[in-house]
Amino acid sequence: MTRPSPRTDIAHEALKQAILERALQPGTKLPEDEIGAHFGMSRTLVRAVLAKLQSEGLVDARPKRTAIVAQPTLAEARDVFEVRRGLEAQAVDLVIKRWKPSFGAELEGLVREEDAARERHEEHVAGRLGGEFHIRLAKLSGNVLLERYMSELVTRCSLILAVYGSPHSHDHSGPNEHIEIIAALRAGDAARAIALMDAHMSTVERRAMHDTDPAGAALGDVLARYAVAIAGRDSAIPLKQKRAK
Amino acid sequence: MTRPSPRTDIAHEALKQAILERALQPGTKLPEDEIGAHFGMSRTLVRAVLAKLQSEGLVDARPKRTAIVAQPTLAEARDVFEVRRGLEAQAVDLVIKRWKPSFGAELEGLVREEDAARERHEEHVAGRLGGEFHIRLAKLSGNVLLERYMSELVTRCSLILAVYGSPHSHDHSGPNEHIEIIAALRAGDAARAIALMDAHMSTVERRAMHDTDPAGAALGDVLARYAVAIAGRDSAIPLKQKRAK
DNA sequence: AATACCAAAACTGTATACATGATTGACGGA
DNA sequence: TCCGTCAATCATGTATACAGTTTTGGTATT
Repeated sequence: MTRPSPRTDIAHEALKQAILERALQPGTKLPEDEIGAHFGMSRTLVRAVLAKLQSEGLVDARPKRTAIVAQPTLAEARDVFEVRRGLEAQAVDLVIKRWKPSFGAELEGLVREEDAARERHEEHVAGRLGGEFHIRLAKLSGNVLLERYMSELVTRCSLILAVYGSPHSHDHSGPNEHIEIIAALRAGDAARAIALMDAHMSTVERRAMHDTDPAGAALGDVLARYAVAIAGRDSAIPLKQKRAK
Repeated sequence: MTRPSPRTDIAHEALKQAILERALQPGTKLPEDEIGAHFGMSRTLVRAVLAKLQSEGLVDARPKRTAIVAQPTLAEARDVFEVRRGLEAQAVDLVIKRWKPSFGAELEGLVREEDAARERHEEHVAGRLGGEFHIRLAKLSGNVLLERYMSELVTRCSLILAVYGSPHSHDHSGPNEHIEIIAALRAGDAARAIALMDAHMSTVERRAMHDTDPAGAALGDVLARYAVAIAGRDSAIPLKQKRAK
């Protein structure tokens, strides 16, 4: 259609990173003009970028309104994690079926990179690599569509974690769990690998929704988003400059 | 972002239908001008429609080339069915967990509609309703994301069926299987429901890829697409008129 | 001090223009 | 007869213009 224009990709990637690293807080306005000016492209292209980000769940764009950084609700968060668990299990299953020795090394490489990044205190990088592990796993399943879906799910989980997670608890303690999963994969123990993966997802999910009362979801939803909105009210307004009074 | 303009939705739906009913054969060119002229809208909007169709896997759009109706490869078909099986199982599981008596009636209503359509020999309608059954099931799971993914998967399966399936074998014999699945859901028998669903998917999948030799996929892929291209070469060129010599 | 109203400003929706890259078909050479 | 070359045509990539809607901030009113 249009995608592989380098500028477009750059803008997309930049916005995605900025959102996931919480440099752009949920609710922040994303006016087409301003983004276009910043990346040196016209609104036409910005629109395409925003549309893609919207389809990935990182941006909310209602008609005739300025697009904003997505504010995932708890209900959405629950859905995302639920589907992700299912697809992770399927990925594990397929990877074991199509296992090759090189897979183990590949995954271990990622875990090592993540550890290294964490030691360098590059939390954002480590977080990204933590997600990358799961995307790579899906890729090794040999199913391109599964990889695409997993990629989208991991991204959305990252945003959820950024929004609802406790501030500095970025994914961490993950590495050990990843290592165990690799061991189970290598042993061809599908049941164990899936169980481990499920436990791992629980860890991540619990970290994400640390204060969720499953019963009062409806109200909880509102309050949680409200809290987010307040918190971001007059700190860091990176794109949309507040003009002088 | 842009979507809910009625014209845009109409064009999207029209093209989707036309593709799924094979009125637009795989490989048919879809020039922005012509589509725009037909629906009375500018290329700008057509572009958005084509981008969406591309993301749904119904259209192939490589840069600087005229978009064409997608020609799914056997590899893609395999991926789609594989993921779909996984998500169908998850949907069944969740629906049983959240079962309400009204669900049964709702699903049975769809099956009846499908039967009725088939008796009226409205095969396309019946086929659509057959797919609708699965989308509705996903919706009943209460997971919006799962519903979205299922919807996309059902659509893509329809195209695959249209491309690789034997001409007049539209989904049919499905109804009985759907009825059995409903019975298992109602009984709360997850294992049986999933087994039935899996068998059902096998039926559909077998009907779709009736002549697939799993070993020679690479070559088979090419030849199958070649056959498709030949078949559609000079019949029905609905959008792109062949100009007089 | 809070509220309702109104005009200016901020943005989006959509069409269109211009530049550039693909495709096609005719023509000429081997 | 078969290729290869080249220009005309077709169609996309991107920017921009203009119209219409939402948002905002100030002022008058209660």
